[in-house]
Amino acid sequence: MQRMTRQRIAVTSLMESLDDFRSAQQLHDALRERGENVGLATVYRTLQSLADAGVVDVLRLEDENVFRMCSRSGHHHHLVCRACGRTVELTGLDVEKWAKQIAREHGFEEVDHTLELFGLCAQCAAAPNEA
Amino acid sequence: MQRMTRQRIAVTSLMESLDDFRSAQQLHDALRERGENVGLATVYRTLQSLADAGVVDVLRLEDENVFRMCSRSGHHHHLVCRACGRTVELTGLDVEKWAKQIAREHGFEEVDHTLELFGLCAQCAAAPNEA
DNA sequence: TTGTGTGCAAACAGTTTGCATTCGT
DNA sequence: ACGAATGCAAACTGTTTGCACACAA
Repeated sequence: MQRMTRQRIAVTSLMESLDDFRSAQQLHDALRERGENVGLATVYRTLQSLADAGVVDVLRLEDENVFRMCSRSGHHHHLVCRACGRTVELTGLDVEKWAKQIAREHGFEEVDHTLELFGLCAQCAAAPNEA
Repeated sequence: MQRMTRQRIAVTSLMESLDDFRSAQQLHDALRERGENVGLATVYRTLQSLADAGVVDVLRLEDENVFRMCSRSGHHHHLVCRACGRTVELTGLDVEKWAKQIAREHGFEEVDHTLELFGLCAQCAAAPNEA
């Protein structure tokens, strides 16, 4: 129940060649440059299904969502460079336990949380105006 | 440079009477019910300026932003009930220090972060289908 | 008076969706 | 052949903005 269409392959393959977060529109443009014509709506639909399947990670930015192939299975967090987008997947953080603890103290259950770190990576901090 | 107009007073006063997060549109409706006619655009503009001033807190939800008067000055986090919106302001979390530490380990600087906890408050967990 | 604040409606951006068509299986 | 996937364009949603007018200072 998941057909391997030209478009789906193109999107997946593109994502695998990238290692930082990109918006649906950026991916759409990148595909066009590669000569692969895929409708924007299809890019959205594909990303959606990949995200649902847990194959890609979604980062909700201020005004748009960005996506990235993720290797880690399960819950994890990110450290993202706000200049170049370089991303580090953080693991082994005991945020879950800690969050559950705090929540319980306030009588809350079924705790969930969002946590993302943003900053300037060494490279961008050193050369503010380069790629 | 910050005029006290009827509208600004209405919005501020309304916010002060509430203790959980509301969207701009909800606030707009509430004002109308109170008989206070304030344009939606004005509500947005007012919330914007209050947020800039650090008087209200903004919580970026999936699809919309919600606002709330905040007493705490400075950076803090929230524990929000996803059923009723009840909110607890968390303080004394050493997230900042911790985040900076993690980031530094990866060569990142000027670290910033987002962290919010969501769950079901005692009341909502007990009575799933009430107010 | 003066220019910030307001209201309205139009503009916007990102995302979603309806529907006829294409194409994997 | 059958129904899921696509493309296009139109619809949607929350939010922003241009502009003429109102009003706090």
